[in-house]
Amino acid sequence: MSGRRAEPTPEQTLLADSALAVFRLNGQFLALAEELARPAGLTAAWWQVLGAVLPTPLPVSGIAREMGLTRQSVQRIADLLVERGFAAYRDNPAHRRAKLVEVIPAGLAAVRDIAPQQRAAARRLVDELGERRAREVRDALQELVAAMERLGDGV
Amino acid sequence: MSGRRAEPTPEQTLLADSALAVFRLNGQFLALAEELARPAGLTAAWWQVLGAVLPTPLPVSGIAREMGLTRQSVQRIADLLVERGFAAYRDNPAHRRAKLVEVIPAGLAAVRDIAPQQRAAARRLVDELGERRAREVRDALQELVAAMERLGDGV
DNA sequence: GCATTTTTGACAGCCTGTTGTCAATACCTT
DNA sequence: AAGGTATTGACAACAGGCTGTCAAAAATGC
Repeated sequence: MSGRRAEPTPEQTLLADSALAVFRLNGQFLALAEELARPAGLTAAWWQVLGAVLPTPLPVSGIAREMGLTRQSVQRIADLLVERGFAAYRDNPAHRRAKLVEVIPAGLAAVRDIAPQQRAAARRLVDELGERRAREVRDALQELVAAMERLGDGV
Repeated sequence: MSGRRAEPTPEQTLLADSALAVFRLNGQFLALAEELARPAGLTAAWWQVLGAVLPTPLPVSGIAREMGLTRQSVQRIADLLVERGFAAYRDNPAHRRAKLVEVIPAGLAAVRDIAPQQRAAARRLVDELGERRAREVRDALQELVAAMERLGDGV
């Protein structure tokens, strides 16, 4: 044996530090989203699902794929959104079972109510980092998502 | 009114894109951690808590602060770790109620069992991004954590 | 030194994600 | 056209985060 204490490799530390940062960021962004969404009567998850079908109606499984979640979680949120009158199921010409989730006026209004505070928060964050750096950080996040995806494919 | 469609500001889009990337990353890292921890009989959360007290025993509330979680969530995991024989509560000379969570041999062994696979995964991710870029991405994550923290303070 | 405030653990309940299973529907290959 | 495969929704169970509340212990301020 080489010693009592296993020395972590630099890569191992880098992965661990990145993972811890991501878990923290998840908590921070979630808290921010929750805070922004609450006044409009939404939760972060509801807002996110509404946002996904804002441009165009999608079936539950399609939303799940787009957001990288399981269809079951999205299904539960979608049912709630419909129940609370923020969205509606619409018949899907291409699939009898997979109805389309569509934002209806109340849902659109809720999302619009959030916008001003969202803009303000965005402004504050960008100011905190600087315009250029903020874009670089976003690019880094997206690059990491892509890299992790390629890793998963290999498995 | 200026138009039927509210145009999002560039900052707003940047924030939204970053948030979506973070939520995705959270899922990806969580899945990876779960996959690495399972063979050792741990979950991602258990592994994370064990990792926090590996260098030095801490009370539950201290672990929570260090990880940016609530003490209640950590408490539940800590109780499970003790129940399953991975950790133990030790009297805290500085506080009668706040016992210290300490890793015991079985917990140390579990963490050590994970290390080889963790090293391999770290190697693959770093190779995917390149050594230099991987460090830059980690730095960006940590910078964003700090920026979000400053934002929260302002509220 | 004592009263007030803060921290901490314990308990309960909720939200959102996961997996697993089943039947119905769509898709694909032959 | 038919049969096997993949996708989808429904339902159930579970994991891990959150908040809220209470009492005990510690820290603080006068």
